Amino acid sequence: MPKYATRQRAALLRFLADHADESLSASEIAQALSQENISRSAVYRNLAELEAEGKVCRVSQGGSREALYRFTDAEECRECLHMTCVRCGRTYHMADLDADNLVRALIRNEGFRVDKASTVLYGTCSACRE
Amino acid sequence: MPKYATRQRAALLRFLADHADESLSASEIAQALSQENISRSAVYRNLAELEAEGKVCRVSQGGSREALYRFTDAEECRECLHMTCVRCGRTYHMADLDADNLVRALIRNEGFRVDKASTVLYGTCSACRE
DNA sequence: CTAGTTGCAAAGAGTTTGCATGGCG
DNA sequence: CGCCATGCAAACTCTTTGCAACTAG
Repeated sequence: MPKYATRQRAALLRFLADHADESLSASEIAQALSQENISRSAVYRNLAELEAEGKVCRVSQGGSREALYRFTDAEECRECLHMTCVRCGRTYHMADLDADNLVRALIRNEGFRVDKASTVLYGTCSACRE
Repeated sequence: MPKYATRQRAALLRFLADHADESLSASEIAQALSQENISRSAVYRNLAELEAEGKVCRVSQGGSREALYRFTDAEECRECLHMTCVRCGRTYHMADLDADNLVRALIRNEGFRVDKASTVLYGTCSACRE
């Protein structure tokens, strides 16, 4: 969708890729990129485009009113379910087997077809429970 | 937590109970209750209190920047997982068996402990798929 | 009476947008 | 060069808050 490759867009993509398993707020991203003289509006506009392209997914954590953005490798993430640790904020990919079992059980027992792309499970990861 | 039983709070609770399986925005609620001469701030303040009491849960649907509120019967909902249909907006309770299977599979295979209270699965319900 | 609640309007946070300038191709 | 993208600041939306008036107990 973007017609020009700009410095701002490249920096944003690099930054997101460097934090691939984290969910970041627009302010966090904007602040980090402001050191490279990138404006808040460029951040918002590029995030919106990346979201439309499916390269970034926007989630809204529980109580906060600001959106969080997470880099999603389009191919890898398209068909898997995500789990986010509420303590460390990291997002993990559910193993295909577990995801398939879940989806199948729900469609069979509850008649509910889970949409993997828009679902995120919250809880605590093993690293944070020791 | 509330010390006084006010007309505003009663009307809000009644309205929420009448729409128990729907997720409503503060504006929708405020607009409905404005016919009974209830102010926006009373709506917000009472919603916040109900949320703290666990009688209402606040979710933030994907793209929108406004919070949605859903009535949750504290006892019934405390220990079950929810599924929300992205077409009709209704929220369903997952059968305990399915929920337990899911939680057990994830803790065993992924080392991830799902928090039922903060997780909502998105997808389409059987009624909306015909 | 006394303190919790309300209503209003103003303040805040987060996000979007109009418009002139700058940079990619 | 032409057009897209940027930067700035102002506009917008949603939510919170200060304060005086009101009302439940």
